[in-house]
Order: sequence, then structure tokens, then C-alpha cells
Amino acid sequence: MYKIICKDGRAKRATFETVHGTVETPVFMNVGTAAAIKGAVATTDLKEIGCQVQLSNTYHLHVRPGDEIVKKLGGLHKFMYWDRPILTDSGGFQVFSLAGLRKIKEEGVSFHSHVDGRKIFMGPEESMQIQSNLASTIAMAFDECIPALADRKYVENSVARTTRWLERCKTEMARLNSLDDTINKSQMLFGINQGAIYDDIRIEHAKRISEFDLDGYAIGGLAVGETAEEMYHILDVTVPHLPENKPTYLMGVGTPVNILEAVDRGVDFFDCVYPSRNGRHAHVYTKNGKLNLKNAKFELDDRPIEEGCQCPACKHYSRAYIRHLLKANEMLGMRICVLHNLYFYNNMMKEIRQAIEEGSFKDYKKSMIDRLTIND
RNA sequence: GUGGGUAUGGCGCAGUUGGCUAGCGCGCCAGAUUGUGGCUCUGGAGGCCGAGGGUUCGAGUCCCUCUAUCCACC
Repeated sequence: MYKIICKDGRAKRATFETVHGTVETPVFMNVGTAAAIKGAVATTDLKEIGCQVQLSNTYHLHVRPGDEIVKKLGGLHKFMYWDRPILTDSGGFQVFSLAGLRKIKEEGVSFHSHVDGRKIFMGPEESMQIQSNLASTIAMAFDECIPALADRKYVENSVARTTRWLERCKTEMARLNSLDDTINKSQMLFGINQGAIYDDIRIEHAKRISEFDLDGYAIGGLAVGETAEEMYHILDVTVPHLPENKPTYLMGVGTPVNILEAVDRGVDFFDCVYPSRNGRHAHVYTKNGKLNLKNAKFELDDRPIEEGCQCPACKHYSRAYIRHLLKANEMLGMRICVLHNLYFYNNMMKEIRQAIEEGSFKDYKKSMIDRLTIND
């Protein structure tokens, strides 16, 4: 159940109830593709970080260890020791990112495993079955993520197929939720809007999928090659055509600035690999811009990553020490950076929620963007 | 002491019958990365080729001397 507490412009402060607890939105979901946040971050760390929802991936868990195995072990929550909400991505993005080894047909997509090369077929039913086995809180519909520069004809056909796939997803999900041996019989389903950067296709598709009465609606296929301005424009025209009484999720986005802009356009849910991937690559976020801790200028820098930051890294470690760990390829270096970045993202979301409640979101957004882009 | 080998950017090496504007890997210095293959990619800095002399139009490549270092034998 999604409940709006208050609005500030188009920015929404809401709660989303699930069988695994209530989510306070706007929220950033931490990406743990293979049932783990890369960078040696444990689920026990995530509570300290302020993480509400963890994201995992259907495709990756299907190829390894196998969703049947996760099911036999009691589902993802028990498997990775996490009792809060989990959202599983459907595998649709892998169809896009593993392009070259794929074949898309009406029934679904066949492509090759990146682990052992074997051929895998995944369609709406397979994706729902896998996600049901994983027993996540929220399952994502199986869609095709279209490159931003795809031509109009291709986009029209693809989006029409994604709609047909959504219908099959909904039917299959209802069937699975009614089975006796299903672990999470209350599994929710989010649909995904597509349409590349064609306003009319986006709007038509948004209206069309809104008729399905799903638990939430995502906007996919953004941040895949178009400019930030184009992305904001698509949000401007699309979000108003999605149900206001359901959460809106912008998939795979983005930078702190992207998130501030999207919240301002009514988006509730986000996920992105940036905090973890950038952390592994020594890029850390601060309110005064991003730092690359591998840079030589930090060799003797005794300060924490960010003064006053309450994350587990900043309480104890200096930039110089972290730089040393990163240069020496010590796992701890990555771990510290990832922890800091996840804290930064989750903390920013917390401040965003406060600002909306206080009716000061516009001011907060402006001051944040001014500072965040100092180094850009 | 004798015989043999080796000396090329921070480290490890390529450099063919002399034609180089001297390359490569790692490292170093930076930059990319948006529903994650701890990956990958893109730039950049850095060498009078151990020292001295000779042959030649031309030497990192050939010759001589020296120095350093390694191996074997005394």
C-alpha cells in the first residue's frame, strides 16, 4: 500500500508498505546484483548505512547459484540474511547489456550465459518463475530496454511487445502467488515504461500500462545514451501519465544530481550502481563534489573523506590511509569507499525526505546541486 | 685470477643482416563508467640505449678500453 504523506511541488514524500516492512520514499535501493553488494559489503553493514531496500538480479541469480537452489534454501531473504524489502530486476536489462549474444522473439529472449556460455531462454513466464523462486518483495516485469538512439519503428514494435509481455507477467505472477509452495505469496509486480526518447510513445505506453493496476510503475530505458536534459524531459512528460496512487521508480539512475532532478519530477524509487562501482574505483562522493582517492594529492591528506560525515569510514579513516589501501589493491580500500558512498546516497535521500516534509525541497535541491557540481 | 654472459625510462624486457622519430608489459599521473562480468576502455609523463674512444653517409646494433653485475672454474 502506497500512501502520500505530503507533496512539495511535484516532489512526493510517501510510505510504501510491504510484507517485509515499510519503505520511506523517496528511497535509494542499493544494488546487490548477485545477492551481495560488490565490495565486501555485508547485509549486516547495510543497516548501519541506512539502507531500506536491496536490489538483486533475476538473470545473475538464475545462472548462479540457480533460483531453484535459492528456493530450497528458503528464498533470498533467508539466503542473504536480509529481512527488509528486496526488489529483483527482471533480466530485461541484461538482454540489453549482453547484446550481441541474444535473439529477441515474441515468446522471449535467448542469449548466452556470461558465466559458462550456455544458451538461456527467458520470457515473461520464466522471469516471473525465477523471481517467485527467489521470493523477492517486488518483482519487475520482463521488458526490453531499448537503446536511446533506436529508430522510431524499432521502438514502436519493441514497446508493443513489452506491453504484451507485461500482460503475461501479470497473469503468471497471479498464478504463482496462488501456489501452495510459493514462499512469498504476496509478491508485488512493477510494470516498466519504455519508449526511448519519443514523447508520444512514452506517454501512450504510460497510459496503457497504467490500466494493468500494478503495485508500482517504473520508467526504464533512461540513462542509456541520451543526455541528462533529454532524460529530464522524458520524466516531465511521462510521470504525469502514471498512476499517482502508485510508486514511481526510475530504473538505474543515477548521479546525486540526477536523483534530485527526478525527485523534483515526482519519482519515488531509485537504484544505481554508481555508489558501489565508483567506490570500487576509488571515486567517493562528498557534498562538495566527487573525489578520486587514488589521486596523488591525497597522499598526505589526513582528513576523513568528508568532514562531519557519520559513515563507518569517515569516523575512523583518513584519505591518505584509504588511498594507500586502494593503491595496494587491498579489499578494505574498496569496502571503505563503497560503505561511504552508500551512506552518502542513503543519507541524501533522508535529507530529501526531511526537506519535502518541511516544504523546503526546492532550496535543498538548489544548494545541493550548487555544491555537488563544484568539481564538474 | 681465468673463461663466458649481461648492461636500453621506476621494475622486467623487445629491438631481426647497422637506417629510430628507440618500442612493449607492469608501475606512475589523469579521465571515462547510470535496471554492475571487482571488469574494461581512453589519454599522459618519463630514456642523450653503463662510460670513453673508434669504424661508417649513418651505431642501441660492429671493433677496442674501462666500469658494474651474474654464472662457472681455480
